[in-house]
Amino acid sequence: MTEPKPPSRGDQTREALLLAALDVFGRSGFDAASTRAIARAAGVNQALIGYHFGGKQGLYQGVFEHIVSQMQLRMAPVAGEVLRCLDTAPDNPAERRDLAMRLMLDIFDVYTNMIGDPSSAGWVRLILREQQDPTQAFQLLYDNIFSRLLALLARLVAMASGLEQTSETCRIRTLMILGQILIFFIARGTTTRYMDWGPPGPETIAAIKRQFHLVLASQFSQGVAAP
Amino acid sequence: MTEPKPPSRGDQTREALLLAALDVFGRSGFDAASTRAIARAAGVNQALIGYHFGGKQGLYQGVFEHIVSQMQLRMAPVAGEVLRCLDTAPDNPAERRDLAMRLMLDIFDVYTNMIGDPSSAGWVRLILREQQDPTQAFQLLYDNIFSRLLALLARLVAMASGLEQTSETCRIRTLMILGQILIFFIARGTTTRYMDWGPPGPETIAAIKRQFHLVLASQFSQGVAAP
DNA sequence: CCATATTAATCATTCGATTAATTTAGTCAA
DNA sequence: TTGACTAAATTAATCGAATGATTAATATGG
Repeated sequence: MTEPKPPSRGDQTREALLLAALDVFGRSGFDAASTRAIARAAGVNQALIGYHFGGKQGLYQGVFEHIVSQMQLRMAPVAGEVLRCLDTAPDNPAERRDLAMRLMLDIFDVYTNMIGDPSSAGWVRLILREQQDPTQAFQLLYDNIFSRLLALLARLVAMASGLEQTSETCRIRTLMILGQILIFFIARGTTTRYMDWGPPGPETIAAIKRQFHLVLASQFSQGVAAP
Repeated sequence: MTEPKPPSRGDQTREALLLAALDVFGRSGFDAASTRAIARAAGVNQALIGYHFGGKQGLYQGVFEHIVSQMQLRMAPVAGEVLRCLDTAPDNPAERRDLAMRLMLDIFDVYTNMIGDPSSAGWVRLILREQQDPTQAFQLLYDNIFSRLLALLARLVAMASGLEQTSETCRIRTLMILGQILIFFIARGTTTRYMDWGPPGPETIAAIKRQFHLVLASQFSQGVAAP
């Protein structure tokens, strides 16, 4: 068991700072966010950032450790299911394809639920920022989240297509499949204007999922060999 | 004719500032970039930013006007070709599909050449930043670049699939097709690590294009109706 | 009682903007 | 061609505001 200690005074301020920092950093980025604004949002004295995290950079790093652990919690169930299914996969190519597609849609659900949750809006923006200028925090994200997600997806793509999962072709296909979905969240500014959508809600996500399913079906219904 | 005047002293500093700002803003974002660093990179006095552009914000806006005009120059030829082909499109569904795919690949070429050009690395990062926190500059980008590109692509998707080009289905499909490509540039941090690639070069882009072609072929080889 | 935690105040920097003085380049009269 | 006049452009210096970090004093709670 993990210790069910009541959180100490220090733990409370640490958590308050992390949550506030998540929001403020996500809203304005690392440079534009001021430690004073974060402390105010957390209802805490500004000097405590230095005391608990060593400084602005340390707080930023702490935020990503928090994000990573939260995402891992959410990913764990579906990741376990995928691995279990991969072990006991059927032999019939058609069945394998259908199973892989179902699991991809399961992963889709987990991630879109995660991204769509308004309380995690801060996450998304922070992660996207890191994509463009990888700092030290990016390594944490990649090693614990992205690389695992991609490995999982690549195995499913391999299962659905018959490709070798480590081949360049398979990896490119995997990224493309991910890109089809992520663009709706990454290029949110463009997609919301173009689709005339509000912020991503259940009905827009359902519409995306429907098309995603169809695209997967047509993509794997035939081989992936060169013409 | 446009005036072939030799650029005045002011024009030269304006241009030097724009180029330097493109680089510095792209490298560090609006807030982290200092006007002093930009002026130094341009080999120019810092006060001239205020004199020529009214301030940091004005310079930022100026950079995007510069980007938009450059991108429009590059897009013009292929956009013209697409529109011409759309007018004189064949009736045979198979021929229409092949033509649409060829034009999509042409657009792919123009954009990847643009993005891949090292001299335009600044563009890309700036545009991606705007996606996440749309400022006033985003409106300029969307109206002149993105909305036109999407409209063009949507017409091609409609032509290849038989969908109505203004339908939600067609627009989602269009964004998905775009996402398959853009992820390699947007999530560059992740893709380079995952693919074990260096910065996007001709051979990596060729590999992406090959898969893109195959995906398009399998996606449009059959209908897009619900199962 | 004492380690942990918090507070208010202050530090040195850096930022964007502005000012006043100076230089440059183009125009026109002689 | 020359030389004065002027508007445009550039420069160095400085302004006030805001930043992250740090300190010394104080408070809290086991």
